[in-house]
Amino acid sequence: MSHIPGVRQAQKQKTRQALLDAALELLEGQSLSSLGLREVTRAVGIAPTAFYRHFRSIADLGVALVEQALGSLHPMIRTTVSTAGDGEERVARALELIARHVDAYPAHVRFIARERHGGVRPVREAIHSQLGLFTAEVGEALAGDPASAGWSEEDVLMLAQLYVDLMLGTASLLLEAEGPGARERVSRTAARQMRLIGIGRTHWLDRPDGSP
Amino acid sequence: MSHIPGVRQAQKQKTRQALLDAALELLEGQSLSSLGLREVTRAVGIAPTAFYRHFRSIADLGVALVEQALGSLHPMIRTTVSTAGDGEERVARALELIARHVDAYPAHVRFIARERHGGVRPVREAIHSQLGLFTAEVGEALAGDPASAGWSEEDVLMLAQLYVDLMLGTASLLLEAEGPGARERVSRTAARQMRLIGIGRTHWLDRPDGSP
DNA sequence: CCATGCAGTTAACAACTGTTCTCCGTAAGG
DNA sequence: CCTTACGGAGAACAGTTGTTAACTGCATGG
Repeated sequence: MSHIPGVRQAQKQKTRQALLDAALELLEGQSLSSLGLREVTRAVGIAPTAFYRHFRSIADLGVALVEQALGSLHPMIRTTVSTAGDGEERVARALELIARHVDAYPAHVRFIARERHGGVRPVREAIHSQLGLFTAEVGEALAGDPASAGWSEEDVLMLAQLYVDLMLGTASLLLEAEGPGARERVSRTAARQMRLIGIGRTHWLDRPDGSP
Repeated sequence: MSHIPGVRQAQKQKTRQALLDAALELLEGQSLSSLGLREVTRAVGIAPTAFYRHFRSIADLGVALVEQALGSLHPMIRTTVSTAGDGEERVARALELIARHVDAYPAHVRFIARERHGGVRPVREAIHSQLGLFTAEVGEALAGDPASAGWSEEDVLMLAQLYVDLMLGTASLLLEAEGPGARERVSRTAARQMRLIGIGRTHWLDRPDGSP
């Protein structure tokens, strides 16, 4: 419990981060449930048993990776939605932010998309939980918009979920997009989808009856 | 090449199906990339080497599973969309069909959701390909609707993709929904999301300019 | 300055993996 | 009826895996 980091603790977190980084890289070609403890330590260059000084298991490491990966997604999503209402330019700017994030942290995006429905329960739950927080945050941002006047909280959240899912799906598609024009094609459709949802949003309260 | 099945070929396809079934069951708690060849044969009760009489590798088996799983999803999605336009009842009926499918083939739904972004490339590609066919099919169904008059083919496909993704996401959420009221909550939000998209659809051409 | 704590090592374990080669029984086809 | 083709069994292979235990060196805190 030393307030000043100390050489010791610094080194520990250094190799801990090395383990996380190595795991993330190894996960490009496989799923977490097939990632081996020895595989990771070998990539880092430490003895297999040293792994236990940092994580109890691979699933444990996975949960840590979730926090790290979604920590980087956090500001992105917030910025995206704070600018994304209806206007053309807003949609375009949001999509550019997503693309930029995919370029900056491709492994993070891949990890989240892959393990969101992956085979390791605690990791799945961690992602679901964090994504729920994001949805709530996006919901707050949407609620602040005048276009959300008269909306129930439940409806705001369902809209937020729609946006979050679309953003994640688009990010994943951008990640796998290869070949000339592929990225542009993905962006075009994503832009239209966002626009269509925005249109549905503006007319949500138009219907004869309220919103049952 | 015997026209009549024959006892031999029948038995072969029987164990082949047993392998597929066993794999699907084992995949409830892990991802395909961690599924072992011996694990599957052990579950079926045959020698490990017999596996090669049916599949070249686990990835190969995975591709076969994709066709089987999406073969069962096929009629569901078609029926769903052919009934899902705008009306309240149509949305409700579509959701009921989805829920029914999740109950009937939970392992199939889990497999597709998990391996869609999973760690085995050929399987990912097979799913993406099949899902693309579905999207096209849904697009055709949508194009037949009078509400799609004046829509470009590209826009119809982007709407179809939106619907397909929403259906898959909802199915996955239903699968993991546990506890009283969880399923109902998932269904409620999914219904509203479908409704909102439907609203966006009806007002898609309302905007001042055409659709760039 | 010295004793303690702890990141990391080494060795060893039983169990498991994918794959090859050889063999067996039997349905299929002439 | 007799040969062939083939689904499956068996044994063996070289590697790999997670986890244990006891050990070492060194920064840390008193």
